[in-house]
Amino acid sequence: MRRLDYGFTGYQVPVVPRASRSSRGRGQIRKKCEDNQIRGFGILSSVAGNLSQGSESLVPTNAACVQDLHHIVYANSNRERDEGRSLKQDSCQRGTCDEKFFAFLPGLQGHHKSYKLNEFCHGQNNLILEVGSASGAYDQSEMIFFAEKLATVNSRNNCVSSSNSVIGDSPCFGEFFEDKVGGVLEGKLGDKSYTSISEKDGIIPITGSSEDLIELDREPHALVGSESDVKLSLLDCINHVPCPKHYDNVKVITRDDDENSVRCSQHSTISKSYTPTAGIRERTKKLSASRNWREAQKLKGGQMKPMYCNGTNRHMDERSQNIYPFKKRKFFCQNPPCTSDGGDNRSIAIGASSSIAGQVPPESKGCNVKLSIKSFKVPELFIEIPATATVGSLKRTVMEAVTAILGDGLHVGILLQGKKVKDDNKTLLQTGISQDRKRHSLGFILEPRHAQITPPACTEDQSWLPGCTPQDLSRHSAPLTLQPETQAMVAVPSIGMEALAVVPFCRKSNPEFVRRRIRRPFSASEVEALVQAVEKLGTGRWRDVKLCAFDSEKHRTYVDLKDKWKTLVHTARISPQQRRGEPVPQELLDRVLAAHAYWSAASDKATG
DNA sequence: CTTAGGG
DNA sequence: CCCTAAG
Repeated sequence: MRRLDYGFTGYQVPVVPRASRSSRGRGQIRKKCEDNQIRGFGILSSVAGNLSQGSESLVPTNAACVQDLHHIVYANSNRERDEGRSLKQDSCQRGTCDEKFFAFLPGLQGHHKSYKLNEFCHGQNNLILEVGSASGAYDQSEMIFFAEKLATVNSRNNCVSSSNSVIGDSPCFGEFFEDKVGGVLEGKLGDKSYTSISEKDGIIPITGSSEDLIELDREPHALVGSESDVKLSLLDCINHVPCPKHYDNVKVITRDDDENSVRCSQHSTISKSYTPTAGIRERTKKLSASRNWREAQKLKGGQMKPMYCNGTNRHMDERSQNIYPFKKRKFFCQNPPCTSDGGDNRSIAIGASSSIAGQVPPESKGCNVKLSIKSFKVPELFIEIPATATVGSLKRTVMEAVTAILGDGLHVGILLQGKKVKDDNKTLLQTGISQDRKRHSLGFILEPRHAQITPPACTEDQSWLPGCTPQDLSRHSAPLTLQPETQAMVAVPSIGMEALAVVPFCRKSNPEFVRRRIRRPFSASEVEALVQAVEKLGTGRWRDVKLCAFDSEKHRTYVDLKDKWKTLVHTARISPQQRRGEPVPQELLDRVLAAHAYWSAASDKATG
């Protein structure tokens, strides 16, 4: 003991006995669901498989079916066609690129094959979705889905996301493209490298990642090389419309709430885990909407239940008070109620729609069903953002909202003339998808996978959209629907759509994501308070420390305090030259060491 | 929920 | 800061 005059009455064995843990009870253990990330794809895979099965009953295809992609694509509505072309050719020049879906569904005759999702990725530029067959016997009927999704992206990141592999997360992925499919690709995209590689190696690596979707402003980096050239080739195929210009319209920059901390970009660090969403946790950026939402939580007081729905726990609630950048969540099946700001923020409701074009060429009667999916429809996308927010922040907010939806938990729904096609076992013929006269009414929709999702709690508080009931909200997306036929999709009632209607990071719609709290360095006064409290209470009563010294600082949890103490001890032990960040007064560090030594000794004495 | 520690 | 096993 170096000294005893620490400015308090001396170290003592804790006076206040702690309640036994058993008396405090235990909550349920959170359960993680590792494979959640791919759940969204599972349905799609099954859909693809069913579509393919359906094709088995179809008449052999006409080779012409696959010859002219451009004949297939955009052959639906005028609006879609024109827009599609203009997008393909012009969008990059205006600073956007087409985000594309590809789904190849080779159908077979007389061969029962299992189709597996080959790729599903959404990088900043590409949302690629391919379903291939492991079989080399393709007699007939390729079903080609070509979807394009317009997204504003930064072209510099073309292919950069290639290294992030969805396959790596699940054995369910990583199937083979074989010659037939490759031929299809070649025929459409004219990319030799892709074809040859697909034939030779048979494996199409996953490309893209969620994190890249968010962090758009970084330069391409070495990641690209790690997954071989195949991805690049594939991307080259997909992005055969070059985007040569520099786009920064979706640049995402982070600024911490805390005045003490400003982060502008993070170009260097790459998440060690390349699941598509893991990087989000590490590197995605907090947006103003989320901040406002969080603050609204705080301000609402008793009106809203705490995030974790436990009114008895004040400390866990604190965590929810903070602002979270997106991060990967290991699928806690919690559905914290989302809320919206009742304050003076003006809200902007954005109905994000998409349209799907489908066509059955007459010459392929009963054979191939070729669909061009201009874009998946996202049922609802409502953004809440202060009226004072900048356009840039709006873009970022929308981007993040979209990312939140795309990141996980999606399910592809089929809409035929506005009605959901629920029976996955029906063939396309039986369903009517293959019938020419109905081609205009086929739609695909992305929905949350968790159909059991209950309507968001914040539904009760949608005053931020004056005069709008949730039903009204649904209508808002209709005017933005590109194609008249697809408006029917908007009207399709869906619980999932309800859930998506509150994208302001209502994690219901995307339980994969939580937001990492922003970093808030401890101030000197906080350190002082912490040291003082620990001197008094010891190093094993962090809840008491919290109550004693940080009760009013809702963003400091007892875990935070414990962590801070840990770092303080570490800081005190290393040389001043090694210390980083805001320097802590040596006097405090000395007290830290002294208190730490004292309470460690006390602990040892009690234990041994 | 809290603690305690590793990441 | 996050995550989580233990208590």
